[in-house]
Amino acid sequence: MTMEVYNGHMVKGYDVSKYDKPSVAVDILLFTIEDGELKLLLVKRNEEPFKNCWALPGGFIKMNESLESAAARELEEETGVKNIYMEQLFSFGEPKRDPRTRVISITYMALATKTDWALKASGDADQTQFFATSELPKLAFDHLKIYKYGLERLRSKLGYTNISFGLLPDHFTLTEMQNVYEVILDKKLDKRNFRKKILSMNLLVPLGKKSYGGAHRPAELYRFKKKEILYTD
Amino acid sequence: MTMEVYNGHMVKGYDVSKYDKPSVAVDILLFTIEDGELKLLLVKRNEEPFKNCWALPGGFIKMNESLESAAARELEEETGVKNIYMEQLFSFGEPKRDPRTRVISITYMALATKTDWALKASGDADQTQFFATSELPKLAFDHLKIYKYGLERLRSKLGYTNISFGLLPDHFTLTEMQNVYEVILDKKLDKRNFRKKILSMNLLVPLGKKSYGGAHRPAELYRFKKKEILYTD
DNA sequence: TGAATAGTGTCTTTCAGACAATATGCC
DNA sequence: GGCATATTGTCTGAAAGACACTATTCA
Repeated sequence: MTMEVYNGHMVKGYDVSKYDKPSVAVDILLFTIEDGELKLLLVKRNEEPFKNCWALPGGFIKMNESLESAAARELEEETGVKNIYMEQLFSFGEPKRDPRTRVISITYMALATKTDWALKASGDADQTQFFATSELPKLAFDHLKIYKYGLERLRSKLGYTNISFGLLPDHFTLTEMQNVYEVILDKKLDKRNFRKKILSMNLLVPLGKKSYGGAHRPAELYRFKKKEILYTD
Repeated sequence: MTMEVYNGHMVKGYDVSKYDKPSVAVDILLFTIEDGELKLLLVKRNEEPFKNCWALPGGFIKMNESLESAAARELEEETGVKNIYMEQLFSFGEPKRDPRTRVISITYMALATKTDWALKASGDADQTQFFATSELPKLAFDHLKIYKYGLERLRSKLGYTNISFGLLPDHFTLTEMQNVYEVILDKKLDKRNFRKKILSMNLLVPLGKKSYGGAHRPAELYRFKKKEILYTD
């Protein structure tokens, strides 16, 4: 049973405070690339339901923050990572998606590089971990569905935006960039066609510096012109 | 001040019922095509704020319905229209987007044809009306932003999906279909190129019947193979 | 000089876009 | 026959995809 005392507002002729409200959470897909694999950040739940199960980082929205701020705050609280690329994905709201109570989840996708990554002190490594997407554990709630949705979005945006800036360091070689594409798309790309396409998009600036680091020809280094999402059309 | 008595659930170590929750609403962009124009359904508000201002149809989510069901229900309640194509657009949640209280709006885009349209008895024509998108009145809240977002989505999906099935009758001519594209994209298309492209997408079935109706050559009638969203890729 | 990775060009096919003449039915 | 709309094909340029050899550095 529900009873509330609240300085309600009249909305459409009735006091909204008289009705139950769902809880609203944000959940975040944080992708990164490490060891030549696409990885997803998960946190281990220490409460029921799904106790000891891995889940997406996230939490409840506060009354005075925007959705995007809530996602950024939750991510920072759980990982120490901030100021990274983030975009809203989709809102999931099946009544029974959370067995406890009605929770609507507004999901975000975030992208981080190793240099963004500052979990170090802030997180407990047993509780917060990257998993290769090829070897994800069972996920709590409908988080597997959210992951699949986000992966599709990421794959598709690779094709017509500069979104990979979120996964690459400031300076990188075209081979490194191609590796990012190959890992996300899970297929090999032709080197000549890849370079032709990327360079024709006109998103990169060559630095005129070379990456030395092996018994082989050094590679030209590039950076993104803009580290904000751009669409090619 | 807020006081609540509630059979709260423990979530992440605290009782969510102890915290204020935002209200969650759905708002719907219902597009249709009439008189060669793209039109949007609006309802006139009869309460503050924005009293007498036009707004998107919508309302608060109930505890036991999914987001999609809530959008369908609200739309049917306000217009009598049901069983039409609908997709989730985006969630808007700036803390001050509603001056009364915190309201997060999960928005949907719906498409209707004249035959879907049954406002007749159910609605008050003074209160619920289609407006040509070229002549929209001032909209309440951030509804103009929502409209712009939805229009962009619709325009872009015309290019790589069969989404126009939502705006066309069961049987139609290629010229009628081209008109739908032209109205939404707000530009003229070349008739030969349009037909070449549409037919190559392989989404239509010719009916072998002709549309007679004027002092001129009759046109072949087509129907969509599937009246569900399909992507070309 | 051998190992390892960087860098580059051509051909073919496909798709988008510009463009105009013939076909059919009704009056 | 005249009017109104339906239907159809070619050319061109751009982009995608297949494909293999040369260049540079270091050990």
